[in-house]
Amino acid sequence: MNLVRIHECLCDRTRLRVVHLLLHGPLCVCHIQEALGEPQAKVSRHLAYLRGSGMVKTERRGKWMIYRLPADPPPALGAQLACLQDAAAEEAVFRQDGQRLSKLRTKPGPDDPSCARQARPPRRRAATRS
Amino acid sequence: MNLVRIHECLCDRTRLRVVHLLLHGPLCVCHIQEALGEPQAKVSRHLAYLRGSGMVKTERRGKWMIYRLPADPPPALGAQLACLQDAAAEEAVFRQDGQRLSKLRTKPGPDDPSCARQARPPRRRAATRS
DNA sequence: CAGACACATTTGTTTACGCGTATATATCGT
DNA sequence: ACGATATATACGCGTAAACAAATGTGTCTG
Repeated sequence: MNLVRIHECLCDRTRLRVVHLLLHGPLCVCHIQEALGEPQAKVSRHLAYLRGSGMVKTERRGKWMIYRLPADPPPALGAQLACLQDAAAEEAVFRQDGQRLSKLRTKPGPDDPSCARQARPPRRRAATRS
Repeated sequence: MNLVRIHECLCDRTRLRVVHLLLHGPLCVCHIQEALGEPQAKVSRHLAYLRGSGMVKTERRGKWMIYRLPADPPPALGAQLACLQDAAAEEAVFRQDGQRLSKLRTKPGPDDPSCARQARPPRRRAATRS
């Protein structure tokens, strides 16, 4: 996890938004997805990127995959995250993401929000020719 | 100069090294070039990138072009640069760049180091056929 | 076991990036 | 005006990144 790697993680708008969200605490993919309003595949790809770079850790929790920032990050990363924390407050996108996240957190009852995902379109079987 | 832009500037190894050097103060291109040991065109291209992003300012000083970090950077950038200052101390590349820079600063006498550049190879005129 | 849900990965395509090489531009000294 | 120095830019190329769409995988529920 060197400096270049850190900045590579943060130089994409989607990834930057994801990391910023994770500053609020661990999240499952569907919450991230809804807070960002981005398609599932896109979010998942960027999460994979972040995981591969050691920027985030994962833990399976039943059906859900929980993403979190490393509990005890190396100093360079820690400083960077603190810096992001501050700087993000000044751009509207991040504030909005935070607000959408808050609403998600308050909406469902106990723990299983069932996440209100949209169903997948029916799988088209191979060339159903008449 | 938003957050994404800042990180785009820093997500390349060469640019990161350049910005780190500029934390030591304003520099002409040839000093940057020598401290990094990178080819001229490469350095120049990355400097153009940084200038286009508002990450550095330029000022012509006779034959030389002086690059500097903005005197009064916006808060997000200021914080980022401070963060870089600290983090760079932990990676060997940056320490070495700093050392090479120090040697350059002490070497020449007053102001015009004449920069010890290598001459360009003789320009080959169009098809000198005998 | 089937089906729904949550998430990951593959595929194909497009675009952006970084590089070396070569050349252009600007400034200065003579 | 000429040549040297200092820096910038254009060109062509290879590669990596980002995306949408489709499909795969793991887990839970009935």
